[in-house]
Amino acid sequence: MLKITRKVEYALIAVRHLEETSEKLVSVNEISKLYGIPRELLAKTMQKLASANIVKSVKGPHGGYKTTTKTANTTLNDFFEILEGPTAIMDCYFDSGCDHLTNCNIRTPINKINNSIRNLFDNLTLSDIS
Amino acid sequence: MLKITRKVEYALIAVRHLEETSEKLVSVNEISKLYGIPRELLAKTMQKLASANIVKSVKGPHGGYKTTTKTANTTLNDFFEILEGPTAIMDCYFDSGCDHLTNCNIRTPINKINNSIRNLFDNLTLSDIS
DNA sequence: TTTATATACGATAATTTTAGTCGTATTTAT
DNA sequence: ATAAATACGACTAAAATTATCGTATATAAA
Repeated sequence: MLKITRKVEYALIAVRHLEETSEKLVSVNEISKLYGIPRELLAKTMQKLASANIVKSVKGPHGGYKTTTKTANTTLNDFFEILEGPTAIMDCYFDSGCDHLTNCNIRTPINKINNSIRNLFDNLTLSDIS
Repeated sequence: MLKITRKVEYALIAVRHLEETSEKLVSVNEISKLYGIPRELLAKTMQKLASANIVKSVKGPHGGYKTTTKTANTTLNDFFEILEGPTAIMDCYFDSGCDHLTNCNIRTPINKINNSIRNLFDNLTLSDIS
């Protein structure tokens, strides 16, 4: 529990690689071979980061991805939410209502935990954890 | 991602219920009916909490569970770890080694995130989130 | 202007993890 | 004795995650 997904793991690996080779375009193929990551999965992940301007994409031969001015000061919360949706330890507040019979007695605790975690990730940037 | 499991959800519900009916013994049957929780699953969960003295168990007819002096000031980190093992956003530091080809470039970031989360949960008790 | 390389994106299959069930043993109040 | 409750391990079912596949689009270079 409280695990990140492979998508996020792969995204972190890729972004850190791009930061190390700053400016230079690096293709998904290159990164996937270097770290042993499934290419198609990494590709989709990078596409999401690109459409949020966390990285810049360039098509065609010798294309690939590189960092943007936004990359380093992206918060972990934004990074995670771009890839996986809202940061919350339970889905109940985003999907349907509570499915417990009578009233839910953990609304307050769950909300407090969610807020604490969001607050933590809102105040940590990618460069903070490097 | 970053979700808690049902076991933890059910445990939170049960503990909060016990806190509301302090001192009185409440059976798993009662709680499972009240909140629509699978009995056997809740039972196992309570057994773990009991063996860690987060709650007290009493066998036999009219038996059940009740809070202990420890209950309210149990940290979220202890609560989670009793039920689900070490708090970490990836398994790699507890199980086998890194399975990426060359060197893992996210050790530092992952460690920093893990430490931040553990620090957060070490400083929040069950009563803090009530 | 054709070809090769790369991103973009949706659908589907495989795998893994989580959730839930079942059976049996043990304790204990009545 | 019996019935009600916890204790615990093995197994099954369901859900979520992970990975793959197919096709489209853009573009550099021969």
